[in-house]
Amino acid sequence: MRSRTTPDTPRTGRPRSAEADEAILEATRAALVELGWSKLTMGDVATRAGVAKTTLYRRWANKNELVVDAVAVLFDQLELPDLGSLQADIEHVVLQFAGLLERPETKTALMAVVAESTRDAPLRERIRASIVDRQKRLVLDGRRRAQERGELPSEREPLTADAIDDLIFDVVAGAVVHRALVSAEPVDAQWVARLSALLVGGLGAVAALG
Amino acid sequence: MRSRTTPDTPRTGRPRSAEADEAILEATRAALVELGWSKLTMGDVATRAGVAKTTLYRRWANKNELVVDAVAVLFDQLELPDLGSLQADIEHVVLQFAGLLERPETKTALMAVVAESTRDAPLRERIRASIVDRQKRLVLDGRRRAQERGELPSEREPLTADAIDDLIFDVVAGAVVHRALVSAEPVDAQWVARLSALLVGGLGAVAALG
Amino acid sequence: MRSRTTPDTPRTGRPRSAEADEAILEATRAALVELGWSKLTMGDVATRAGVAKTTLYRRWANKNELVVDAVAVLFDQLELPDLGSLQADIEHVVLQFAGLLERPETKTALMAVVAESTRDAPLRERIRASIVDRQKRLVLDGRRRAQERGELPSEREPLTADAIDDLIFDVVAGAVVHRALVSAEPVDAQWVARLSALLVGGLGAVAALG
Amino acid sequence: MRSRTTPDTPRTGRPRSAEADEAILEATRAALVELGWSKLTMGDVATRAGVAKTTLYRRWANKNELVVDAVAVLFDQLELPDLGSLQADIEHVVLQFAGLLERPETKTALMAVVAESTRDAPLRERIRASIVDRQKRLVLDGRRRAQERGELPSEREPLTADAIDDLIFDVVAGAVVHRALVSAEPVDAQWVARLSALLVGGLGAVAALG
DNA sequence: AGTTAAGCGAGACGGTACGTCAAGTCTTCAG
DNA sequence: CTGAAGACTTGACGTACCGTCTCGCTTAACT
Repeated sequence: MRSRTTPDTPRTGRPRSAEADEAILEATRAALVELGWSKLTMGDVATRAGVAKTTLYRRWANKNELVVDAVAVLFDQLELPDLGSLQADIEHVVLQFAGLLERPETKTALMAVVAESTRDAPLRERIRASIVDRQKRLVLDGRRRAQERGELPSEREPLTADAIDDLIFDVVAGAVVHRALVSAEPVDAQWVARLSALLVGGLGAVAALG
Repeated sequence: MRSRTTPDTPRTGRPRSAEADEAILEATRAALVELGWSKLTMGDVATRAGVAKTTLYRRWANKNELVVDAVAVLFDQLELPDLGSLQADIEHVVLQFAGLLERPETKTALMAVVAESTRDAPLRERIRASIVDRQKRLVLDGRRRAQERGELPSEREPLTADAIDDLIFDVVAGAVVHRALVSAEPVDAQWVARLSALLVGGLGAVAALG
Repeated sequence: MRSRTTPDTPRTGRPRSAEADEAILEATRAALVELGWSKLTMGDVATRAGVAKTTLYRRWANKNELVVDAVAVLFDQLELPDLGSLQADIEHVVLQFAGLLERPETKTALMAVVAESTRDAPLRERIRASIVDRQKRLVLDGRRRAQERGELPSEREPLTADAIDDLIFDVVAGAVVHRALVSAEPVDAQWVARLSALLVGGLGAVAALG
Repeated sequence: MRSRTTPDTPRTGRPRSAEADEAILEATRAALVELGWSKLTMGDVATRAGVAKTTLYRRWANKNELVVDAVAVLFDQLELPDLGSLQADIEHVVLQFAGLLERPETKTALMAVVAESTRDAPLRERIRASIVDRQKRLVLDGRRRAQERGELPSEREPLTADAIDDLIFDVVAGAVVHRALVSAEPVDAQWVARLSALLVGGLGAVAALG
């Protein structure tokens, strides 16, 4: 996750302030909480961070890239402790993810930058690198553990395994986001239990397809 | 789906032009295709529709409400023909939905208005009424047919049935959106087959929870 | 003196506010007094005039054109009452002109726009039309009266007469401006008397050149 | 003409580069020619001179002081060769001065810095010291020679003589500048002949005032 | 048939934010 | 301490849209 343009030869001249970087990202998150994505302005973020607007633009090309970086770090807090069963592991991570999506800074920002990314390839790539791909580890870890426990068969072909991992990732992330943001209904224990049951119950059928 | 502010007393004076309405929505879709949501401007839509800006604002309060109405009608084209099995029905509707999300006007608009709706309750309500709730019919019809065919047990409690319908809706819609817009991977036949297998295979486990 | 772009067909649409025009010019003069030309900003003028910046730019292309219009009207106040002799007439108008140049709004603005006009042909033309050419009337009137009084011979050729009028204009205006702004010395009665004497005394020699 | 801040104790450390000084002034003149005063930037001058911005600011407080120094040296090129008569001497120097004002670097710079000086006393003083007062020598020399030739009486009081010198200076410089920059008409031989005739013819009348 | 109230196109209006640019200062490293 | 490099704060720039308003004109429904 390279958050800014890294100069190739930053030999001479006054170096960029490292404090400014963190102050800006923190100010961005604060502005997202108070104003939401669409009312967040670069000038306001600069003021909050105690920094000039030009300093923002020296580091990030536009609002969306800044917001992605500001929010990305939050997603790295997701963890997958070993709770003893696949179903429990899934429920835990889904609840964690739902908690993250309830935070106003993620709720307002995530969909907005994804929407923008449909027309902005560099942004799409940045989202993928900074957020999406980094969280696939959760699926990989969960599957590996389930195989070690014997809950899932382990002799599958690597290509198929990857495809199923991707499917699970899209289903879990998509379902939670849709529930939370589109349907605007709570992601409570009962809903999580049903989703987990669906996944655990259906995985066998998927694997059987080959 | 009330597409505009309906005046309470439309008694006297010149009536609103019905042609203008459709021209505006069509112009909005065209602008979405060419410019995307974030670069679409009200002035541009008005010009494309051959209409004054005033005329737009007399009918829609702002850009988001207009975009929701312009896009909503596209979602009504989704159908669920009886293909003989639950798995086939699901695969069919998922492919149709994916096709819809690949259209540039929906791709750019859907996530954007949902993002805005996280901070705008009336907009959230309009999205729900114009788009989301209207498509739940697909899940209801599919489930009813599967029960008629005997693929699913029919004696479930109504409340649980509703909850499972909602779950399926969020999983299907969420997964497809996430695959198409976030992961930015193609929703092809193989992926659809795996998703359908997961659902059909998992439904039993979910129903067993009661 | 066309103070703004006059649309050829201002048939439709909301008409421009006439009050805004005068408020802006008045605000410009006030800003010149307080801040001088180089620290005058378009935003500040707009604020003082209680008008949006866009309204300024809709009427004037840039700061210099605005300043020329704001100042031009002041030069129209110069008059040439008949005081009975050429020398007295000259002294009177020179003192009036010096008084005008002592006003802070003219002092700071006149040289600045002339400086800019060396690189901006449209501005040069506007200055000529709005300020310079309009004041040549003073020279014409003064000469005509002197001829009527018999102080100057009247049978000169028109072309030569024009050339001498121009010379007198440049000498009087140039000398006063140079004294006031470059030498920064007072234009007092004694200096004016000497300048007038120089002119009246020298005019015969110039006319003799043919 | 002290062109820069002279450090009182230039004892220790690396000495300032003398070459840099001339490179900067030359770069300033080049920038004036290409861009004019208002578009000349300190950063651009520094780049042209192959020097850091810091180096500029260590020597000149701001853009205007730099420009005055860059241009002042050009005015020192004016000379007053003895051509045998007052009229000829005046015509010669006026043509020289007009030639100087036609150069793009002086044309754009002179009026601009004078305009700025109306609100900036130190700048006014610098202009006076570097440019204005230095050229009064031309008037003094011309007058002295005319007296030696017997074209002008020599027994005048010193104070009156000074005042007349100043008047002539303002009239000549002012008239030429006004003709060249405000009226934007050529300073050709005929115009110069008329101006000279006016002066020579009028001087007697002025001297008669006492 | 005439009145009348709303619709309509046009475009000016007060705002807010944009992204850029230059001024002049500060910080680092190299000599 | 000088000097090059370049990051920094500040503040204005001129533009683009927003959503509102004010015109003069048009149009159908109700007298």
